[in-house]
Amino acid sequence: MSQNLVQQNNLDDTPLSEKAFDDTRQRLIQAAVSVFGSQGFEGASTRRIAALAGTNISSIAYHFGGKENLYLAVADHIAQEIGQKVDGVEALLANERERIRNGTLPPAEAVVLLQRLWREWLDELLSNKEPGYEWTWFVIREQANPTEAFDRIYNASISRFLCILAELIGCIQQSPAQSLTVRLQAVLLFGKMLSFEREHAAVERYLGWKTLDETAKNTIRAAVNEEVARLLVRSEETLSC
Amino acid sequence: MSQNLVQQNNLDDTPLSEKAFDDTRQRLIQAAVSVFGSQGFEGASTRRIAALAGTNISSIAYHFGGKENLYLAVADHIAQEIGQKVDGVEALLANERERIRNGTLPPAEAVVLLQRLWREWLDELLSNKEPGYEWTWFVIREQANPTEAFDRIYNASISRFLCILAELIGCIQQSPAQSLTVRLQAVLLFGKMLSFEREHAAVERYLGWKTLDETAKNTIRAAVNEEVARLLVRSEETLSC
DNA sequence: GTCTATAGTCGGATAGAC
DNA sequence: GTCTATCCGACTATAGAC
Repeated sequence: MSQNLVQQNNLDDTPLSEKAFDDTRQRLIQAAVSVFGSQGFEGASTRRIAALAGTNISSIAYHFGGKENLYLAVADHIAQEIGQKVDGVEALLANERERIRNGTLPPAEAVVLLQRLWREWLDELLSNKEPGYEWTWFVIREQANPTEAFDRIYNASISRFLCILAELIGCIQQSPAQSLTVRLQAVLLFGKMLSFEREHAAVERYLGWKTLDETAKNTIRAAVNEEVARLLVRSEETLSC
Repeated sequence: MSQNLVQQNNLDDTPLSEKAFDDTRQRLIQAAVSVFGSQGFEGASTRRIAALAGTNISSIAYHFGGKENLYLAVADHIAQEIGQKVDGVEALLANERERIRNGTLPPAEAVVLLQRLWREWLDELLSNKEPGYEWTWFVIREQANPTEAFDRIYNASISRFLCILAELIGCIQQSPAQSLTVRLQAVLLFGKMLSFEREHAAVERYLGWKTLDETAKNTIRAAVNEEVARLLVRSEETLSC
């Protein structure tokens, strides 16, 4: 579809305010993340998105050229957002970058790094009262039912993240980061990180948590830490067939 | 909504064939599982469902009273299906029922049971070329965005399953099945079991699997077995803050 | 740039023939 | 019980006023 007027710079903090043209644009994307995330592409209506953004339906056509392109613009926006997250992770790991890549980082240290990494991720998810983290829903939907949007997000950011996870797991398990088992575990780990979002409903019903209070959050944090620590266990074969 | 003509017996193998009246009904439900699962409630159109079922749109109104009630009927159908699965699991565990409930089953044995349980679940998911297991998508969607359908499925079957999982994990970790950590792990474990379905897209892209061949399946099976075996590790605290 | 008005499409429900 | 025909509402997109 006509892609000409879609891609543009949207640095988060535009130092030049008063510029109304991509202010509306930002509000539309913001609203679209939320509505597309909760309703899916078909379920979301441009009317709703425009209303939430406090603007008119036709501005969607003006700024993006239609619902479909708005959807893709949202994907690019999310890709950027995850990309910044991954940048943060890389900064966190900067000191050990070489040893991680070589696989010479001792397992115990790698575990601590991975725990810290996940801990930060988790804390952001757990505090998602306000907008900004509804993108997880969008990603989850795309993961289940991939469209071009998934490819954009995946290629731009998730792939990088998975590489880092694989390298860390490789250090922990003393296996090459390229090995199939390690990479599979990286994908599954990423899936788990997203799952906390998706599984709220089940968790609430089964554990009787209306909302996540501090006790609940600490229980989850502890479970996550254990999960990571367990990666240290590398049983050669665990037969059961 | 008018619920009068919805609930009815639909034992899977109706010994009396030739009865066309709930044959159409079955085909409609079958088709609806597939279309609702892949498209979501809003995305699914009754026209499509009817076409896939090889019948007419208006038969949906006739048999179920509308799209919404068809959706709920699908939920009940899925609840029954999972319920049968759980029956199977309980049969599998029948011999050790008492020891599991008491928590006196030795961890190593509990691990083997849980591995076998998951293995069977997994093999069904991994062989889902044909219809019948598209219900996982339906459940995943409902888990992410719960409606009344989720409550029906949850109350009728998932809750039972989670109890069993919690009891087994309790045995493995020598903790009471009612403890918060154990129950949380049970929920997360169930989430992982469903996730294999959802994460196909990501797995395919990252691991370069177009489709799951035998190598891929064995890698996944091994990863799952390890995952279960790791539950044995019960580190008191794995500090990282 | 943002709005109103409207065209054109599609989906769910229903009436009525058979 | 199943089909055809039709109504009505909701949606996307677009033209044009300002």
